[in-house]
Amino acid sequence: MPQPPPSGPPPVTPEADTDPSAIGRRVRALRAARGISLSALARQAGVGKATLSGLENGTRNPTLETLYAITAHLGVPLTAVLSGPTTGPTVRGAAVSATLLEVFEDSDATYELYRMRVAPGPGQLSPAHQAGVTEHVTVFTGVLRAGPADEPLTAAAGGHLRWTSDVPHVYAAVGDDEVTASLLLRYPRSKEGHLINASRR
Amino acid sequence: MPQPPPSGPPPVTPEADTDPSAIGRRVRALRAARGISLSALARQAGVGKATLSGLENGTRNPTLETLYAITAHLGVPLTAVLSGPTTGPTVRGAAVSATLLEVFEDSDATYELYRMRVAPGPGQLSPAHQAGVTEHVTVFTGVLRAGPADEPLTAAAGGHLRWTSDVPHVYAAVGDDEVTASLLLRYPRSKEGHLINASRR
DNA sequence: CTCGATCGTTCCGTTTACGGAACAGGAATG
DNA sequence: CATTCCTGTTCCGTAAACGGAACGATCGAG
Repeated sequence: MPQPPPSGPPPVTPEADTDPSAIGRRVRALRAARGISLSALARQAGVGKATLSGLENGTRNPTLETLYAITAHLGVPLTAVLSGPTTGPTVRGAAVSATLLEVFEDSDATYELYRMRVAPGPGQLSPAHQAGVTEHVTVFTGVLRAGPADEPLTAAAGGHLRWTSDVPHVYAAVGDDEVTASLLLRYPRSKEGHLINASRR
Repeated sequence: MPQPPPSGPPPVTPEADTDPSAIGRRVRALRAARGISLSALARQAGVGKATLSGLENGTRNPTLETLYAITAHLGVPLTAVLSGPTTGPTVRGAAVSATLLEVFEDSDATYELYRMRVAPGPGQLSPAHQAGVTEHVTVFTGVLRAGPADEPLTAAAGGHLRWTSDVPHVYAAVGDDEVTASLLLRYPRSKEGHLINASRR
């Protein structure tokens, strides 16, 4: 399974460049593609020409606000100038590879939605997560056996599995076909609610 | 400070936020999900505690470098803390908005994975799809009533619904909270072949 | 209770990203 | 030719993001 989150060494996304010069090149390319001058874009986006020039040349480490003002005016999402379009770390294990599609948080929990593939073969064992974490899997293709190591569940295409993953758990493809599925990890909000310190100050 | 986008008024993405407080909340949620303290994350990511504290509280406008150092150590892409990696097409109805995250094809069916939001209120009725289409919903937050119009099902956070949507079906949030969920549509490869039989393949 | 460790916030000096202005080069106009 | 407008870069004072240190609060151990 993905060992993305929990405590880790550098789980690391090798790619994901925030390399300023790469970002600068993309911004410049986008601007050139639209035939807008640096001066014009700076003026319209409400940033200084010096800022935009430095950004495009990679000699600055822009602020989110600045970068957003520019990309918004280019009509592209911020992600368009951050590493490739294929942003999103893919974590791999012996049998499982998972790509983080989206992170979602609300008042009760944080959710991470992955696209998961399980290769046929011996399967993979993942260590326990912290208490209260639950996993939800919807199988698209193939047959998946997954769940607590001592009591795995099985689902075929269209099926759905759910378990509490605070114990070691397994993923394995049943049969010779690769399994594709969506994986939703739910991390309950840390119970120690000293967030209540909302006392104004 | 730059005003976001005077141009292309984004009709959608009501919260195309680089809103610093929203980013701060997401970072804090991700950190909490991993059970790491602010001090520890700051130390590991090589940023000052003051920086991380201010970032999480929305009182700072971080540079890319800072934000990347933090998200990298959380094991998530930068996009995870920005409003959305989801630049995909969004479909809207009276109560439901859904963003297409990914499309999968295999020999038996085509799958479309959506992130769905259902606003509180009267709900929404959708017409029947073609024969054999099934819908799978995993609820993240709120309580959802959905399914065939004459026989809807109900699920709360963490719950899962599945039905065959070749009849008119409904979506409605139960209670006053917006529902967020993932929606998987499965379109079986047309057996009735009113298009397919044109040429075998 | 006292002590020590760690939590998250706030204070503060340093660094740097910011926008405005000044600058050199190029293209179009008279 | 000079003039004018534009381009993109560089200079510079100001605002603010940065990391380190100090702070009060909280928790666990003795």
